[in-house]
Amino acid sequence: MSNVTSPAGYTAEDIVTRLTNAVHEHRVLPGMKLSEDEVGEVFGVSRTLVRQALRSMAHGGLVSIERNRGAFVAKPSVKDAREVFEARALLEPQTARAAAERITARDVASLEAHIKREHSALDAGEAGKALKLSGHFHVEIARIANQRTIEVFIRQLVSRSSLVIALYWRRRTALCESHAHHALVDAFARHDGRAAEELMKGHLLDLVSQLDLRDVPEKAVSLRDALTG
Amino acid sequence: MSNVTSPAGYTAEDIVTRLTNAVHEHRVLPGMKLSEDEVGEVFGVSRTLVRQALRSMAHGGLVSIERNRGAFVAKPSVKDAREVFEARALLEPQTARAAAERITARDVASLEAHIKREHSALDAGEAGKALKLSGHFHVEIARIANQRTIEVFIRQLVSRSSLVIALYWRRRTALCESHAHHALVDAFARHDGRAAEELMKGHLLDLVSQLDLRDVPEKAVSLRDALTG
DNA sequence: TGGGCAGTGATTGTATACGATTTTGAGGGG
DNA sequence: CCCCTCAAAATCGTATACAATCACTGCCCA
Repeated sequence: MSNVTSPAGYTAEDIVTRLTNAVHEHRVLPGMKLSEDEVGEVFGVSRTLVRQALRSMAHGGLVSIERNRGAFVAKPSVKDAREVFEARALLEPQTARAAAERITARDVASLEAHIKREHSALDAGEAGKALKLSGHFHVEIARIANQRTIEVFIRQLVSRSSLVIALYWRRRTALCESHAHHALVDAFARHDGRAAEELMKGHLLDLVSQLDLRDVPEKAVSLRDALTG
Repeated sequence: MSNVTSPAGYTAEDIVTRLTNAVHEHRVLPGMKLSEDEVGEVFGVSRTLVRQALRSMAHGGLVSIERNRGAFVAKPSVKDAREVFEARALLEPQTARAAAERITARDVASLEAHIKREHSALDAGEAGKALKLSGHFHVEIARIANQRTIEVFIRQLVSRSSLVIALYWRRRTALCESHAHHALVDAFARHDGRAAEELMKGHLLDLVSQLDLRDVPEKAVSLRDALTG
């Protein structure tokens, strides 16, 4: 069962994980082509598994597949970006409240450790990794709320948020959200559901306010995009 | 299955559509095995496309894939069922409100025609088709609200609701929801967002209240399920 | 000189083949 | 009579091969 398979090969899900991490850490950027042959060569597997992985990620909205043209890292439009955060605004505040009511001491410690890792990454200058962890914090809350269905949705939305941030973030400097996350954990520790709900609502509004979602033409990553987009 | 497959062939998405319809209309039931060879033979395509289709449906939660064992129509647990309706309760009321504020006369007419089709199906004794249409009504609202992201989520949730209904519905008699849908359309026509939101909230509670979600052991569709589930 | 057009290379779409895992059923032993 | 073991059959997992489509280059012609 423990598929350590270092020698032999990756499974499709491994590829999804690796690619997803790369996107979350902004090592591969929206619009980038994900050639089946190329990805397959990187991981040492045939195109069969790569195709599975890419289609899987397409369902999560992280890549977009164009028939006979291939897979690309998704490039959410301004409208997509707004929708993502509108959906998060519907799901996450109440989920945070539920989490506050159910959270255990162990979970609180886990979240604190999570924030610590965010800080470490930031201090180490690994902004991408910090961003990834920061997103996963939100997924953890859904897990703690014991809502698997919503957790999957939030995971998707956080994923796409990473793309949105890559495209529309205003400043290149740090995303000093750790303060907001700290405040949330405090509310959780007090089992203060209402506070958690309000904090999450404000946190999401904060995030959106730091985006530049004016209806300007999108940054083209290639000439093709400029002409066909 | 009357599958006189047109000459050329189906695409993977066609297969998804056909299978999904079959599930929504309760012609294939939770737990049923979906053998790759069998499905492929029915549609006249190779296993390649069938696998694509099944994996696609798995992402939507409509089928579950067990490694080396195959694909089965998903069989949501009681907890899954609760989660589905809790997620719907977070998403749909506000979406209904947004729809009420944006809806056009053409959309109103479309929804009314939709309800009419529901009635026709019921009158014709096609309960499955009526159920499918009834679910799609909720998806249409998200479309009218101009929220694609949420629309996809609601589509998934409605899908799974169909499975939940197949497993946990109390009475075998008609799902007389058309009244609730009528009231919603009325609110939409008046652009009364608050009323629409409240009606939707109540409608969802109504639906849940008609389910039997006590923590009884699930009906086993096979011996294996009884022993491994 | 600029645009249309055909040929060529590259990439994806689909089917088939082979290997791995699971399931099933029969036979022998307790 | 039940259970255990083992082999055969069925089913899924992955790789490879071939077909279809697209992108690009170079040529020809207006």
